Amino acid sequence: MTDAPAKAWRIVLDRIESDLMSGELGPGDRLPPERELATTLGVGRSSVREALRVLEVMGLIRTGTGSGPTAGAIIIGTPSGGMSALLRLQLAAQSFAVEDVVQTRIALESAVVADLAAAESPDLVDVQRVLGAMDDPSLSPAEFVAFDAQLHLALAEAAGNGVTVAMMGGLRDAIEGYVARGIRRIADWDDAAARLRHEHHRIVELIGEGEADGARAAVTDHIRGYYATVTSPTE
Amino acid sequence: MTDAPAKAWRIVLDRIESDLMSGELGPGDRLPPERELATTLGVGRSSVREALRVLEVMGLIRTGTGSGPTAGAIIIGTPSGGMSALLRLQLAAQSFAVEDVVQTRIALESAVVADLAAAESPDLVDVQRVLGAMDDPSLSPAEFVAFDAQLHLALAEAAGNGVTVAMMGGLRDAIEGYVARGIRRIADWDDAAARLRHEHHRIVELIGEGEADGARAAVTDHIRGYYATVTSPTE
DNA sequence: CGTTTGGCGGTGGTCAGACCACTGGGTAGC
DNA sequence: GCTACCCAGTGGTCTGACCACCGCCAAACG
Repeated sequence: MTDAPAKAWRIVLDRIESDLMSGELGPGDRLPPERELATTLGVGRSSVREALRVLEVMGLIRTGTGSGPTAGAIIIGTPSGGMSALLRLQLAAQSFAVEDVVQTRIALESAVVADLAAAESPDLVDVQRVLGAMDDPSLSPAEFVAFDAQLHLALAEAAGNGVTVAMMGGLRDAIEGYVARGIRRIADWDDAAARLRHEHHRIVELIGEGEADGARAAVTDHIRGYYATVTSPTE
Repeated sequence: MTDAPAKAWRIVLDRIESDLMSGELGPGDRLPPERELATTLGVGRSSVREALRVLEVMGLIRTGTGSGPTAGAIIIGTPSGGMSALLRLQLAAQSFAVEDVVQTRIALESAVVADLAAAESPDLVDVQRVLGAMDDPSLSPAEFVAFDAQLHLALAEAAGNGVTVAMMGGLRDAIEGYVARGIRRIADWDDAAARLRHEHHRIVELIGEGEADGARAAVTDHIRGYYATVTSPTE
């Protein structure tokens, strides 16, 4: 009763996880070929593949055909993809509400900017670069939105927290569909873009001044207003 | 170049995701049998299984053998499991640092208690229940830690944000190993437990008083102190 | 007539084998 | 020395088979 028969694919998954934790496997390392893993662990190749598929979707490995250094399953560390897929699917399965996603994004991002404002000398080079690029008035809505995503991600990266970066990226990707749909319904795009630009500059300004609480409030209003704009048909 | 050959398992995954988003599939529904999905989508059964495996690990479906209502692949919504697995694996692959996980937990949880404090009349029944249960001085360290997890999760649930609940649960699960290892090294457990109890009561008290900023600060100190305790050999 | 029991069909779980597509490197030919 | 070709290794996929499990129903039994 207590001892589950241990699904074959879980054996593989557990083995790889423990190898990762013990340091046997690390970033950049190559996993053994599927056929070898199968015989080593005493399972079929299909079971190995099911486990590898999970790792691939979660962003832990990258698989490549052929031979040479780029072939095989290689340990990588791209959590954003997996996080995005997970959140997107759960959103699709109605486990998550869009409102909750937005609210969580606010929680994370307000913490990010508060941390940045409290930091001695945050590295805002990338942030400034994207901020400048967004001032180009000839940007199409789609381009603007893409830069917007870059800007918010750059802020998270400046804070130096990989977990937050992955989560924020995933949250944003998950509701990308909603945003894209809403953008097309905005009557006066130039006006909306101008306001967003102004808010971005203001947030970065507050970070530079060390106004943690002010930056937190500004980001909260910014994100809330952003989604209010793209989800309401009437600008 | 632009048109990837579309891996067979991705066809299945995409199809299920779009069916979820279109409402064709919803929570509680049963997926078609693997063999049927395979013929319908024109792929092999192995490819279908790889896609289903991903969904299962991500907490989207539950598979059962046999016949009847409990058999087959059924859409469920248990994001915690998938979130936990994702974070745990990424942590094992050294994509994430423990410090970042803790910091993100602080960001989310401080937002949770701030929201609760700002709420008109938060439903803290579960929180109070767990809080009371933790006052039992005969609890073993393991039991205490388990209740602690329940308490923090109850706070997140009281805030009513499913995304935050899942993320907090996942973050905590991901570093459960570290905590369990650290607990055993605490010299004066009773003293540490007493302090944690006091901090818990204080946080809930601040929420009741509507002291959002105070609760935020208290939670931050609490979590930071918690991990400082379990990660340092000398109490 | 009620109860028990046995088989049957459908489902996931797993494996073995085969074949294809792709890649890199080595080798034969120029 | 250079080029073109072939080969071995790898993932990607399909097929077919078998097993374990479970609910349902009919046949056998009391």
